[in-house]
Amino acid sequence: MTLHDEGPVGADALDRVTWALRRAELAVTALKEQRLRSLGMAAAHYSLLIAVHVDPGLAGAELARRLNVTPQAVASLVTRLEGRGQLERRPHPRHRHVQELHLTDAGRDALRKADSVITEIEQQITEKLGAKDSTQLKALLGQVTDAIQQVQPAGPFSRPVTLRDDGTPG
Amino acid sequence: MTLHDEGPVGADALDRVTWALRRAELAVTALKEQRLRSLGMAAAHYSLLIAVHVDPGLAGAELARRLNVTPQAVASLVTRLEGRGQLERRPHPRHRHVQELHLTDAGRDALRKADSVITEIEQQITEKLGAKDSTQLKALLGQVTDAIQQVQPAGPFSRPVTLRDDGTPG
DNA sequence: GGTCGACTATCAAACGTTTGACATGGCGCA
DNA sequence: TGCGCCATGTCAAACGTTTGATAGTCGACC
Repeated sequence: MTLHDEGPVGADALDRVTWALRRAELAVTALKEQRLRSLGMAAAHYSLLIAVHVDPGLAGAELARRLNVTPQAVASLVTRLEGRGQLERRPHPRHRHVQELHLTDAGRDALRKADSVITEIEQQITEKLGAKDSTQLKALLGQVTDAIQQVQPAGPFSRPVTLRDDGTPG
Repeated sequence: MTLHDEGPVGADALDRVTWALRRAELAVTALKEQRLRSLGMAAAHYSLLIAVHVDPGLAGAELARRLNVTPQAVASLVTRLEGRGQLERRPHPRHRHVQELHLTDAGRDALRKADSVITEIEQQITEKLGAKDSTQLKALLGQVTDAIQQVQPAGPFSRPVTLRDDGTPG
């Protein structure tokens, strides 16, 4: 936009906020996945369980929007977790075609164990940063999210996108 | 670890650093994908191209490590980008079985356009935060990454993990 | 100089996800 | 009351990725 085109492309690429953001998120996700693995749970399962825990009776489509995945992916996960006896599908009282999602006791138990693992990671980070910096980091990250969603009204683009070989949208 | 087990699980889940981190990264990635889409390029392609641009002659396996994906995924992307004439495979001077990756002129051109889009997003963020906070955000994110890698020596777990239905590692 | 070890690249198969399309059911409006 | 509209959920297919296994090649050590 200004005069950054002068230098070689990507000269400052390694020193960008979005890169630091990506690397941090990648590292955290990888560690979560590793720790959760010993409990026989994937990060996606944890995300789904805790979302249902926070808002019991959630519908699959709504859940998909919150997790930024397609309803199909949610259905897949739900079927799996239901098979494990951790999640339960109940008919919606008003909308017959909709089904509510609820945690079973086994699901709550699994979530409790998984959450302690996640909490432990969270604590390792906050201890390293200190209370003050942790709070500010959260605030700054919130500003980033706001700045993005200000430009992009959280519409149909919040979900992943793929491209065909020729570049046309899939 | 201390006494957080008292309250209901996940009561503070929405106020965690790692959640703020994830949401911010998700938003940024989605926006990048959206903007890059109009150029017929996916974020993964951009990441690969810029990595090759920064370190020309990179081998596929090394590239895979840097991008935190498997060599297979890199090979898939490389084949595609090579088909578009943006990337080039050259024989390695010493190691016959290894192939160097280089950008073509078309690749450099595509990268330049893509990078301007990414830079624009970066600027929108830094403008919103201000120079000072942007710098600190980068520093804090760096601390998070360090804190994680301090526990997890960047070994074979830096790559994504999947789980089978029964919970055993795939 | 020959052999062991490590690394690179590639093939085949399984998995999970997105995409596209369709049937079902509730709700607003004329 | 009847009709169109929107949302939810599910099915079939395509895509991209990881996993597992194999062959080829260089460098080091004996």
